[in-house]
Amino acid sequence: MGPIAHDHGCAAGACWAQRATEALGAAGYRRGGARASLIALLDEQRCALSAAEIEETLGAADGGRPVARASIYRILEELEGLKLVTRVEVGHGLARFEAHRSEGHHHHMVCDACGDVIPFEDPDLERSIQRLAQRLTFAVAEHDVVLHGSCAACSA
Amino acid sequence: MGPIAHDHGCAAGACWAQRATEALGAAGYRRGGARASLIALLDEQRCALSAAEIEETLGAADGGRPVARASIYRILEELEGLKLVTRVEVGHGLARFEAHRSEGHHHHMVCDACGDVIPFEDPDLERSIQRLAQRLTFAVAEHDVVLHGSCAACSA
DNA sequence: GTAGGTGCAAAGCTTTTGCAGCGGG
DNA sequence: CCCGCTGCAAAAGCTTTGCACCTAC
Repeated sequence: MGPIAHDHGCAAGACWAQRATEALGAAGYRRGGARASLIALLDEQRCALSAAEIEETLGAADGGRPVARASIYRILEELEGLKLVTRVEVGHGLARFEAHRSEGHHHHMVCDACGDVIPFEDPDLERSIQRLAQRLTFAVAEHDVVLHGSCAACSA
Repeated sequence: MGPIAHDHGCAAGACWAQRATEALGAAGYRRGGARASLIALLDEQRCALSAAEIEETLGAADGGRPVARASIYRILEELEGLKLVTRVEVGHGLARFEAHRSEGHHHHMVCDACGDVIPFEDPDLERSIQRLAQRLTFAVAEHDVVLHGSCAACSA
């Protein structure tokens, strides 16, 4: 295990962006430019982005188009409701969002020194959580694991 | 495992409140009424409180005294820095705080329907995280596990 | 043409910061 | 008597909401 090398395995129609677009259509949403840009951006990310980063990146016009902050939050909320996007709370009132792909489920390490967010995956940990969930009377829909500490660079 | 029955095992001087007070003294802090009230309140809780809940409860004068919100946050920040208090991010910009006791380390389930927070502990999960931490180049100082879903009452 | 999507601006929320006064040591 | 702790009030930050306009269908 260790940091993920996701590499965006988007082979012909299997990519998350397409699934997301279809799911939105099925749910009765119309297509809109802002939404399409946001989905395209999320699809090409390897890890979670904050709302501010999304706004910034889309404004920089590298394949996207400027999208208002309000729209970003609204679209993310819709996507989260459809389980197409995962919200990651990284602390101090900051949330990050990322595409929820079927493969490559992972969690995050947050460097409290530089603020960097690093993804990792650990099947052993997932098994522990699943075993746990079965024993609970609580119905677990999502689970979030966040490791806080300092990254290799900041520890040096 | 399952929900914790912590029961506040505060036998003669072994309780968290005393450790906290001593640690503060050793760190060069003076004693203040607000801080003492806050520590006393945290000590008798079974699970994490939000800043608003703390302010409310202390204001209700059941053993405490009114403490300003600013003081609550400042004191919690000090305690967190001394690793006497753990901050739990439960989502949507809300943080909760609880006494960090040596025994009874646990995590939280958050009911997204009613907002209730329920503690649980799972040695198996802890082992997974510890094994994981050893394999990483990232220096893990804290870990947070939050299960989202709906509690028994809300699922019914 | 109509229902929904988007942008702009303003409000809401928790949390943080500044400053003056009280209180512990 | 001094330094730090407290409270009050204002500011900061992220997120949400209201409203008017535009667009997909």
